[in-house]
Amino acid sequence: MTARPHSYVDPLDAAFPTSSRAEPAAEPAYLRGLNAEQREAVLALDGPVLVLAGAGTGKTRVLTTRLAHILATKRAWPSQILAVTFTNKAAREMKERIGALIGGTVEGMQWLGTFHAIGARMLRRHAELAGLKPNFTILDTDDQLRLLKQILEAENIDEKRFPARTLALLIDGWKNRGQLPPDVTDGDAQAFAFGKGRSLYAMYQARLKALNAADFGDLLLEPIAIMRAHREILDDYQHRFRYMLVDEYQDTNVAQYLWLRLISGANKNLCVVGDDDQSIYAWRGAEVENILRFERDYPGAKVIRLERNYRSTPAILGAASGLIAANAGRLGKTLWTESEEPGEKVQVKGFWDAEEEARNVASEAENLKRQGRALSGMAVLVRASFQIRAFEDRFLAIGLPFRVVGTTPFYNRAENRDAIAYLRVIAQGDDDLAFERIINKPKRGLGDVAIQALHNHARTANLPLLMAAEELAASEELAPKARTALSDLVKSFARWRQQSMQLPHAELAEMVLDESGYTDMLKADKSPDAAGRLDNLKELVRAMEQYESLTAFLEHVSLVMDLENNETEDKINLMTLHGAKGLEFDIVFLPGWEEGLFPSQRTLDEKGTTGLEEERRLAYVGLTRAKSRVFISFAANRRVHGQWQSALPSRFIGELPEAHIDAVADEGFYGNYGTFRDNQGGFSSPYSSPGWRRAQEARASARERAPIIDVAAKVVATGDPTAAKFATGERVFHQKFGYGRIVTVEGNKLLVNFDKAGSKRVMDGFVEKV
DNA sequence: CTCGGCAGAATTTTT
DNA sequence: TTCTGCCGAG
Repeated sequence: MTARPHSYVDPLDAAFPTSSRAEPAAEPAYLRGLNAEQREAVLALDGPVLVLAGAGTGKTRVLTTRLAHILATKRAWPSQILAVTFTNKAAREMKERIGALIGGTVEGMQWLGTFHAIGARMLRRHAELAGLKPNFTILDTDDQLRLLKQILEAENIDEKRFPARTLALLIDGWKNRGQLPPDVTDGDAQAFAFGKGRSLYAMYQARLKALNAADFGDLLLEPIAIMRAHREILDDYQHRFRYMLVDEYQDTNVAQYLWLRLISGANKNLCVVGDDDQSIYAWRGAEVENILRFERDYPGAKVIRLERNYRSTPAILGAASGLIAANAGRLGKTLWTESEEPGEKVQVKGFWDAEEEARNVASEAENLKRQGRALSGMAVLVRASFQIRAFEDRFLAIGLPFRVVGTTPFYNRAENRDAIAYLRVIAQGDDDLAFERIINKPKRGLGDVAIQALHNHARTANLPLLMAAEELAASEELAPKARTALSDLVKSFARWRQQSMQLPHAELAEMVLDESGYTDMLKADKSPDAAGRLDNLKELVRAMEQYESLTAFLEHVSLVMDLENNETEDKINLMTLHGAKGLEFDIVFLPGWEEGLFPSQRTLDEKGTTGLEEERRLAYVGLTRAKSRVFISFAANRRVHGQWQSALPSRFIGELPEAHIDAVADEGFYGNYGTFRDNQGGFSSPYSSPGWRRAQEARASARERAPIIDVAAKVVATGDPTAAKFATGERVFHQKFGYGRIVTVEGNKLLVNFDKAGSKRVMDGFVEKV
């Protein structure tokens, strides 16, 4: 490597090396410091490339450098590069880092973004071909649900028996698999409301078009359909993109796969990057298969493995590798590090309950902070979001600054969603769902009766609600009070729409909130959180200023669902394991490693071994987030739905290699940790300390006095693969739901149509044959 | 039409 | 335990 002093390197020269430079063979600065594999991954521009990048192996660096290299060597213009990520965070980071590499910001990378953002962009360009207008609304889950409820109601389907939620999940699944209504199999359609699944799906799609709206799935599905139906559009995209790059390839679902296959058809300069060991989204349709079969799909693909880890200590790496080794069917990578120092062992500690666990994490964090570690370099990573609360409470109590990442997204707060609904109606008058949301918010005397009349009129006249409202307000149909209220509202919207042409959108928003009475409503609200809501709205208006137009803002809202808060304050991070993927921290706390919680009982029940392996990968992701220290903990007792439950330490603890962990007994804790380890045939030596033995004895005698539900036994029972005791069509009895007939059997999970209670998902353990 | 009380259900993970 | 949707009274 050239040892050119830093002072010589002008970033621009480095990015665009010129022949006049003294060293013709000199490499651009951005290649420096890359190892051989990383360099290969950056330089292999032609043809398909699969980069298997283990955790902490400098994946992002390789990705960004590769893009910078393409740009710097002028192989393609920014607009000719397709770069897809899964999260907005990743997209943002990529943009920033490319800019940093080649100096200055990169303009014109319009096709760098999430699958959904790019899909939305494509769909807006060809909206008419999908029966939409270019200004279509992107619906979120909430809107989706309300729409489905309306459809179910119109179809006279009992929402109690067949919840809209279930249908939403089904439709989501179909969309993830790239299926439009005609593609849905009879079997799948059967799963909802006596085989009406398919036609309900079709109605839903029709309603979306009528509302000029698309849901998340459509952002991919519609472009696929368009490209398939219009050769010239497909050609255009295939030729447009000289280079294609996909991050987190292991997380792609069938629809995304099809989309990519179409676009990459002619030009095979496709580079995908991923790690099968970090595939944690199978539950929402991701197919690890996609990465496993890449070489088959793209013959002659170059496979590059990044295995040298730059992040974690050998101890952490050892623990993580040992754990993930329990998974079968991996592409197989061995992470290694050059670090000489083994680093501190991974600490494993048991507690009496979740509160004690939280207290301990908090005081440990405080200690480390006192030792000079930054709080912002620490993270508490949990399996399920409900676990976060205990930590929040504790951190608040002792005044430890923290930040909750990823939960209750800013735009999801009711007041913000209301404000956005007003803006949506202004931007897109056909947006009935938004209009309905705020028609009587604040209260303006438009109740069920008025809304029903409005719906009727809209249906018979075949008009969007807002236009129907205008007509209805002009007629004699409504009671005078409601009539004036409706007429006022319609006039307000007309006025606001006028204003939206001239006024900056942030000002418009302020005006709308004031004139609609929304702010007054909150001001009059005496509940303690009303003030906070007003603050949120202020924040919202402030956030809007960053966007060019109202439309740009709304697009951002629907795709991102959160504010970009580049907070720099020193706070400990609190988030789910899923949310932590792709991040790194100095110190990581992994609480709640208990059977039933992690691995999650539900995943185990639904997906069996496959699910267990995904949970294990999640644990692997958690461990590999840490640079220097990991603290794993479990609680013997935890309150779930207000009910106390006891649990055993997670089997994952037993799978951690002994050499890399340090098990700490805690006074007063009497879990049967050691017993569990012995059952697994694991070691027990670290637990033969007097503390542990005492703990176990206490546990044993406690059990004699008052037997505690043995979770391990339950796990064994439900984990039995031969447990397919039920068949479709059989009559069963359930303690709570009564008699019913089995609709589908998935592992030990049954979908049963109960005579009285309707269709429910139940575990086979809770029903008996009649 | 609105508000209050009550019963019943709910809990992974997210673009 | 907490939230949601439904029902009846004012």
